Parts: sequence; structure tokens; C-alpha cells
Amino acid sequence: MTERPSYHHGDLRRAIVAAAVEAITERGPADWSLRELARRAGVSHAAPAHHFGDKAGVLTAVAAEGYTRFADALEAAGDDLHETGLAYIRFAVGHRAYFEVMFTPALYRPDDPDLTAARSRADRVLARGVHGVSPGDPGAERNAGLAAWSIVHGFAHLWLSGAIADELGDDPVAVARPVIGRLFER
Amino acid sequence: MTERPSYHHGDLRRAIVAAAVEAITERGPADWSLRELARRAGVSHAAPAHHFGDKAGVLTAVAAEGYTRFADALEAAGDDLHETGLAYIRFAVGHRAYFEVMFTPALYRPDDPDLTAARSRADRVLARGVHGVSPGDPGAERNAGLAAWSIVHGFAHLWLSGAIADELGDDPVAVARPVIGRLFER
DNA sequence: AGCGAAACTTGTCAATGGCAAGATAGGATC
DNA sequence: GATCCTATCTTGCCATTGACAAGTTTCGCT
Repeated sequence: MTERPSYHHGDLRRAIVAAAVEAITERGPADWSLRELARRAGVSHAAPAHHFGDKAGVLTAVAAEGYTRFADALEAAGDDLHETGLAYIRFAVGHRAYFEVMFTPALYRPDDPDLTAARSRADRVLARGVHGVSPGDPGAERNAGLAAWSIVHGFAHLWLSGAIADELGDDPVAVARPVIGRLFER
Repeated sequence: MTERPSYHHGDLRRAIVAAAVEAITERGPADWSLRELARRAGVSHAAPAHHFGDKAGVLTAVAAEGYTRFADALEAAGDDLHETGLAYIRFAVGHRAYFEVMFTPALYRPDDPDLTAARSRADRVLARGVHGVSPGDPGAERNAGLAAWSIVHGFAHLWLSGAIADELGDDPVAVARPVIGRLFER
């Protein structure tokens, strides 16, 4: 990855995003530099700026790709709301770099077209799962949706922050299943 | 605050933490510099390092103070679990700088004695609220506690990230009340 | 009054983000 | 296949920053 025969990298944009995700996974969304990504990709220190403008540009691309992968993961979980919730948690823990960036809009440009399109799709997939929970009562349906979203998002974020004790094992989905079940199966 | 007659500041430690909280509230937990805090406090660029060592030291102090204020806020809510949950959300939204730092352990030193003491107290206050939910069944009580913690934490984090639509108004507690009610009143 | 420790300053260095200007390659058109 | 055009990438540069070292001022205690 460091050696490069020709002047042009070929797929620098993808390489930079991949390096960013790797660095964020290892050390968090703040503890990396554009120059480090450039070194990992084997290009000069100013090459990333051509594709992304600045750091926020890289993080915008990370967030957009994250929302796309997120929507894919939720879709693959099927129509069951409970399973969709567990897929939400599985994605967050398994792709923490994407997840953390996605829900920290101060890091990127929230009005980016690619980003908003990807997020809209993820929103639609989430909304689909809630639809039909309380037929005929839009207020109750809205509250049920927010409750489901909150509990899985909260569990995922608490797990990622290390707030949930380690004694419960290392499989967040197994721990979460009976916890969110309190809300979903009633 | 910029003028200072004597060589010694008098209460620099507190001033730096206050400036950090202010900066984090305005621009997030990453977008500030030690030198900026020093300028705000009217001291030289290296003065903060004497008290805190480095950036992580400042953030450790912010997290410790945050956990103390957090425990105070939860205690003041009384024994009702539902009201404690709403106090959790009220604190998170009203003191986002503290909240965001507290639940981002990569930013600070999680083994700091002052910090762990403050967090332990907050944990005890939270655990007290859950106690007695399912007498005689420790597993169920644990799951109930995690569910309650997850739903309020998730709602707060989603609200802070701007993921919850603005059409619902600007009072997170009013919006949250019927949402978390689905879990608490059953 | 004197002394040791704490608080703060000045000076410095490597690393970074971001910008400007230049070099190179790929591809379209003729 | 020659020419030009443009995207891609490089080199050079500057202000800012985090961190450290060494020196200076003040405080508090005896």
C-alpha cells in the first residue's frame, strides 16, 4: 500500500476513507491527522485535501459511507422489529468508527448531498420497522418508534463507552436481547 | 478575567475547567486548544499544563466535575424512577459539555481517583432508582435497570446529535415523557 | 527574616492543517 | 499520433498547537 509505481494513486479517495476508518477504530474520531492518512496511502501530505478539502470533508465521506452500510445492515435484518433492533446494536458495536462519526454531526458537513441521501435511506428503513405498531394512532406510533430507537441506540452507546460492566460478557447482542425485550415484547 | 494584577491567578484550576466547559459547549469536545483556555484565563500558554499536565488532564477534570453535578441532579429528582429518567435527560441536554465528555472515555484518564470516586457516586444514585423493581429476581432487575438506563441515555444522545426531528418542539423532557413512559409505566 | 515549594512565564521544537503554486499523467479531440 | 485540457498529485510554506525544559515570581511556613 505504501509502494506506488505511477504518479497517480488510482483510487486515493477510497484509500483515504479506509485509512480514516481504520485510524478512528483504533484511536477515536479525533486522534488522527490528514498527514497520517496520506502516509498510510503512500501519497504526499497535501493529496487528501484535493479530494476532501479538509478534515471535515474526510469525516463527511466516512459518515455517508457509514449510513449506507447501516441501511444495508438494517435491511438485511428483515421486518421483525426486535431483530432490527439487535441489528442496530450489532452494527454500532461492529462498526464503531462509522457509528460514532454518524452521530457526531459537529465533525462533518451535515448538508452534504451524498450524506443526506444515505441518511434518508437509513431513516426510511428504520421507519419501516416501526410502521403498524399502533394502527390508527399516529402519536402512539411516533412514541413507540422513538422508544425503540432510544433503547437500542442507548444500549449501543453505553456499551461502546464502556459504561456497561464487562462481567456481562463480550457479546453485546446476547446481553441486549432480554434487555430490549422488555420493550418490544409486551 | 483577562486583567490580573498579581503574578498568581488565584484560582486558575477552576478558571481553566470553566473555560474548557464553555469552549466544549460552543464547539464540541475536540475543537479547542490549551493555549486558547490560557488566553481566556489571562495566563501564559504553559500555565494550564502545570495544573493538568496535558489536554487529557483538563478533560479528566471536566469529566469528574460532570459526574459530581450529574449525581447531584439525579439525587434531587427523588426516588421515582420515571422522574429520575427525565432528570437524566434534562442533565444531558442542559449540560451537554459535561455529558459528552463523561461518556467518551477515550478523551480522558478513566483511572483518575477523583474521577472514579465521582462516577461511583453517580452509579450508586442510578442503581438506587432501579432497586426493588423486580424483587427476588436479580436477573430481571438487572435487565430492567439496563433497559431504563438505555432508553433515557439513548433519547438524550439522539436529541443531542440532532437526530430527533425539530418539529417535536424544543423541550426534550416534554417529548421524552410519553416516550419513556412506555417502558416505565406498564 | 529566611527558605522551600508551588505557581506561573519564557523559550523552544516537532507536528499539524491549510493554502498556493508547480509538476505529472490520463483522456478526449482532431 | 500530436495537442490540449483537466484531474490528480507534489513541493513549499506559514501560523497554530501540544509538550517539554529552564527560569522567575510569589506564597506560606517556621
